[in-house]
Amino acid sequence: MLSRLFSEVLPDVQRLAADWAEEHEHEKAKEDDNDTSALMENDLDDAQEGSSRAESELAGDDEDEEEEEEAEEEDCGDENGLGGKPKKRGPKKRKMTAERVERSKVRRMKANARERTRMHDLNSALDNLRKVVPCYSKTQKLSKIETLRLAKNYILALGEILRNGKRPDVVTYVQMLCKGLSQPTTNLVAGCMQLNTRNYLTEQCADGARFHMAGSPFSVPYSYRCSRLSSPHYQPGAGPLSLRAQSYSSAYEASEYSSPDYEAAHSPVCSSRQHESSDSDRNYHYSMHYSGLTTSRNNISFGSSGARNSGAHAENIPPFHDVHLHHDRGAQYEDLNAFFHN
DNA sequence: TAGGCCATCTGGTCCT
DNA sequence: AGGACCAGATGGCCTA
Repeated sequence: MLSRLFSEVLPDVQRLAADWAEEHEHEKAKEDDNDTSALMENDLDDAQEGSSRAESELAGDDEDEEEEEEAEEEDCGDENGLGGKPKKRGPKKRKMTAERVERSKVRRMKANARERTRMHDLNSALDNLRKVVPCYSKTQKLSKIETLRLAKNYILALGEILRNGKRPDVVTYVQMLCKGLSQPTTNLVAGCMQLNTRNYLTEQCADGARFHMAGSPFSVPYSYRCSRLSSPHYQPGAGPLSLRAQSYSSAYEASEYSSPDYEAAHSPVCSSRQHESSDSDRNYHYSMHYSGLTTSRNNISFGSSGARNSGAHAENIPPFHDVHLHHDRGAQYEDLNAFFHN
């Protein structure tokens, strides 16, 4: 089981790493071109704008330094330093000549450009991290801090699975993923997981409810449990983890599993500045299509191999620009779902 | 309008 | 001296 998980996931990870390296090189080359020209121009503009201020400050430094040097000389004269300020250590500051001022400005501009590049690299790395944690969306990105938190939880969850050698229940898994996340992100992650597990459960229930947890299908302490499958009194929007369920309607109702007891509703906790809800809507739509194409009554293929082998989904996915990447991502973290189900 | 998030600038520190 | 890294400050944008 574990070896299968590794054999399926590792090629994807390696491919991602290779893609990233290639992309990174490309970005790097581009940035070298752009940053050093456009950004330096930008810096020059800024520098010209702030030059008067800087020069005045530096001029002020000049005077200060002369005073400091005089003071230091006085300190030297007062070796015992009784009552005087402690003598400054380290190299003495040199006077800021016009040439030194100019050099300092150039150095500062170059440092700014480097800092920008560094932050861009950091952001690129964060983008790549977003792609390998659950619930990736190209259009509605997780914030930096949420990405890091989710990545940490994801790693811990995977480690826990590997250590125990057995699948946790879905609720535990979602709880591990969502630990410390903001409410909107929690909803997003829970929503993604719910869909994946929902598909599985739906299949299982259709097959005669082979998979059951105590009570409702999930025994979910939150309200994100599968209402279609369990409670006819489900009220979307109620509870701390209520999901934006509207998205289920169009893509889902067309399916054979649509249920009349489901009323689309917006949960207030799911709306965020990042439009995560609307984005998750897309994810939901997409996930449904994806799952519908890669599952069958008797053969559920959640894993990446299944997705690759299915071959059909690529032509049938909805026209969202971020869908393809989500496909890739879905294939990856659905490997984990495959782990749940094998 | 407040708060969250982000990009950028900047000065300090450490290292080579 | 210069580069990498870091953290604080600042202003812009967006959303509730």
